[in-house]
Amino acid sequence: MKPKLQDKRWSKDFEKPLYEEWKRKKLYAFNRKSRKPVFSIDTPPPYVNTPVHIGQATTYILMDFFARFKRMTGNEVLFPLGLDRNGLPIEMAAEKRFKVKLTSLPRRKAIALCKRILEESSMASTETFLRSGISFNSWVLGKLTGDVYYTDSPEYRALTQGTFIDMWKAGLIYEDERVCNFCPGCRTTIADAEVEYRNLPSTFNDIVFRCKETGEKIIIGTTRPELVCTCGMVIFNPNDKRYKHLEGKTAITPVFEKEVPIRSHPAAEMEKGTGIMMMCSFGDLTDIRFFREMKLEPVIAIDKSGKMNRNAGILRGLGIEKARQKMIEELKRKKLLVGQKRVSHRTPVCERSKDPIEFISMKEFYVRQIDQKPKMKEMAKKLKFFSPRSRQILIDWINTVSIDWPISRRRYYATEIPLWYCKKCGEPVLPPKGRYYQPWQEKAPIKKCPKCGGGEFRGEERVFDTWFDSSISPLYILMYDKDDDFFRKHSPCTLRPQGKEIIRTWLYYTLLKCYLLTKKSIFRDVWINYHIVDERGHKMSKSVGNVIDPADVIDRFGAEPLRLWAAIEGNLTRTDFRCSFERIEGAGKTLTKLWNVARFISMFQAPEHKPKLMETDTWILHEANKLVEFAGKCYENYDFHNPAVRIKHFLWETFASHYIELVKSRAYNQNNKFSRDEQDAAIYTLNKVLDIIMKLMAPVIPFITYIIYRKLHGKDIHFTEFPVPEKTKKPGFDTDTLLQLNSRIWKKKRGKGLSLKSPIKTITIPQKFRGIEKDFKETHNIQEIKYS
RNA sequence: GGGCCGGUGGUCUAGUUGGUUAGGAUGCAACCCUCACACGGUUGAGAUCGCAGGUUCAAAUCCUGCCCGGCCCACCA
Repeated sequence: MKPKLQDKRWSKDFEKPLYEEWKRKKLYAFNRKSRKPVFSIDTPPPYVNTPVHIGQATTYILMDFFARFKRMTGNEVLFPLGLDRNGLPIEMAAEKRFKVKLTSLPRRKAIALCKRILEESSMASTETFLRSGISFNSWVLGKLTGDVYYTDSPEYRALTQGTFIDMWKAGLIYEDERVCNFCPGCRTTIADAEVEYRNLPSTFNDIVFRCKETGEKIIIGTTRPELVCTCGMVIFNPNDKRYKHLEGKTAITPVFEKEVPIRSHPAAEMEKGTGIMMMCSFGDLTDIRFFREMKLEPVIAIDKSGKMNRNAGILRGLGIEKARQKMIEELKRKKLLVGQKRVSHRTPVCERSKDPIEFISMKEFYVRQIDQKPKMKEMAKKLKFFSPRSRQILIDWINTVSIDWPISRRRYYATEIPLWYCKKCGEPVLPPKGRYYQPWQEKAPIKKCPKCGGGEFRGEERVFDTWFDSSISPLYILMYDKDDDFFRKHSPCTLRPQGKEIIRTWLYYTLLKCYLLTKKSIFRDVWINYHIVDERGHKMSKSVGNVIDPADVIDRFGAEPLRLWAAIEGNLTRTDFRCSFERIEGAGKTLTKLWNVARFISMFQAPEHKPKLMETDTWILHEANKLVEFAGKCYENYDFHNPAVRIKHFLWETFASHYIELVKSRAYNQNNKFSRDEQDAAIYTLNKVLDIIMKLMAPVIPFITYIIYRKLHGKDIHFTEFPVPEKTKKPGFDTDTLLQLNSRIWKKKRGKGLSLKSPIKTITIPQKFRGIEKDFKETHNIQEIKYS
């Protein structure tokens, strides 16, 4: 008897022809004409120019489980691949690669360099997804539903601009001059969501102020001496007896000799520094609040280029660092610096460039988000979160939102703000929706200003925050503003899968913006993943050098062990998990097991009709059916972990070790001890259970299940129906007792050094096993069975 | 400082509506090439379930405090 599966084991080399075939035949393309319900997945577009990392690959693999499962349960799955090509990361890469500051180049030149970076960025990440067996709708850039899309394509940018135009008209956007987070490195305003904190070394300087009334010295500690020129007040804690007598008096700042009031205020802590502090505009966010609270007039000393301006007197024209040095020298010269101490200072930095941010007053566009906080919270509560506890991260963030969303940026490689201004009266002019505009190099869409009749216009030069682009991904994939019928029918998007670290950005902004535009929640489900960390539990990062490239893992072990590992290792919606090659490799053993079980079964010719089953057969079918029920329920809730663990266990410990052993002789039937029907019943059941296992596992391990199923049935398993629970007869015995009974007999024979085939004269077993007597007798070579 | 999460054999992990000899995987040791599979099988060693209290007939599981790790937020002259 020759098995239909000839190879002795599964090999990772079997994968390549398969994914190439799937890609070539466009098997998973989205069919717009399908009558099936649409299950849409708004996948996170990774940056094209950064290699995929193992955590990212793992999350796409998990999304692929969902997509494949949904396809097998009668859904038309919208699962497009998007690639993010906008914004600072691209510009940073260009600056690094060409060793230039883009801000010092003409705009066209800067954009050209970014384009070159994008051209050079290989399709390495896409290749990794392909090799991982991800069933994206398409692998080619296109305009059809489900095609690969770029966030910098004219279509995508046109939609971004279209949403701006709509929001502008709805009065949701306004321009205002106020203090913003400003990154001197990127030379642009950034949102609170783009700020992160770093511990940076800094120097704490004790400098001398003087009291005008008493002439006494006041020693004040500061890390920002260059801001003395903006000092608006000197404060100490109301309970601080040391300074009580200064209340209401006047301090004279060093070097600048400006008079400022001295007050008590709880913001000053007695234990910190000298207990008395200068309040400047603006060293950090508390300063901003303080100036507002005290109704002080801020002094702006840093300009848009990150340099000190004329308010800084002798420091004028210097960058922050240089200005600080110069100020310290000046203080030293005047003997007004009485102490210095190195400290580590938690500093707000730009999440992209890592430059310390400054607070500078600038005119920017804002999206009204403060008004929406109650609505956002309500939406957050209604969304289905997987796991539910991730909801809190979003709610916490909504609670901390304290200013409107600044959306304009002073950069180049991003979507342009579609506006022109009348040169005569300044009236802003909005173009009609429908195409992509570049106002800085394009003529205004109208000839005459509607307000003053002027004929000359200036194009807006600023661009959008990249989150203003990214926050429309579900609108884009659902053909918003392109095919209203499709959008209406298939919105909300079924699933947003994403990392926990971008809840405050991607998820929040998407919900906000889509709500502002459609007045509805754009998602039904939100699936939040934690992280894959390195073997020691540390976050992977380029600078630490512990990043694992999934391509290497696939080279070594293939995609299937990686995929199975991703399912078995843990529940990524609840906890981080560690990446270990050893364990990924270990997952491969289950593939071998499955392969060999299938290889064994493939030796027999499956019967054409369902034969009458014996009790051993109904028992295993009953067990398999429990698995079907469990898996189906869990998969619906995006839980592949628990079923995968259970299916794997069932495969090894129940099906292979016990059922197969029990019916082996019946399937071979070499001595014709069984009837043809009985033999067929075994073969039928072996095939049936194998099919169930394979279909349950097909979303997880698509390659091996595809090959086996095709060899056995000549069909593509991924286009078969996912098993549904069937009515099965409950066997007269329970599984554990049977397993124990078999094991005890095998153990006893081994203990006596006997072969497992050695005969047993008589044995007494419980009555309930009467139904499987024939198989049981053959398996253990028993001459006589007695029942108790 | 506030919040959230986690701390279970060497390693990773399940179990946390209180009652199991605390399950599995991996690793380790020993034996076995039994005709689907040595990427297999069998057996075995290995856990005071972070620490200290408390509630209870009974605690990995509930309560309190503490320690350690991670993440988020706020703040630091």
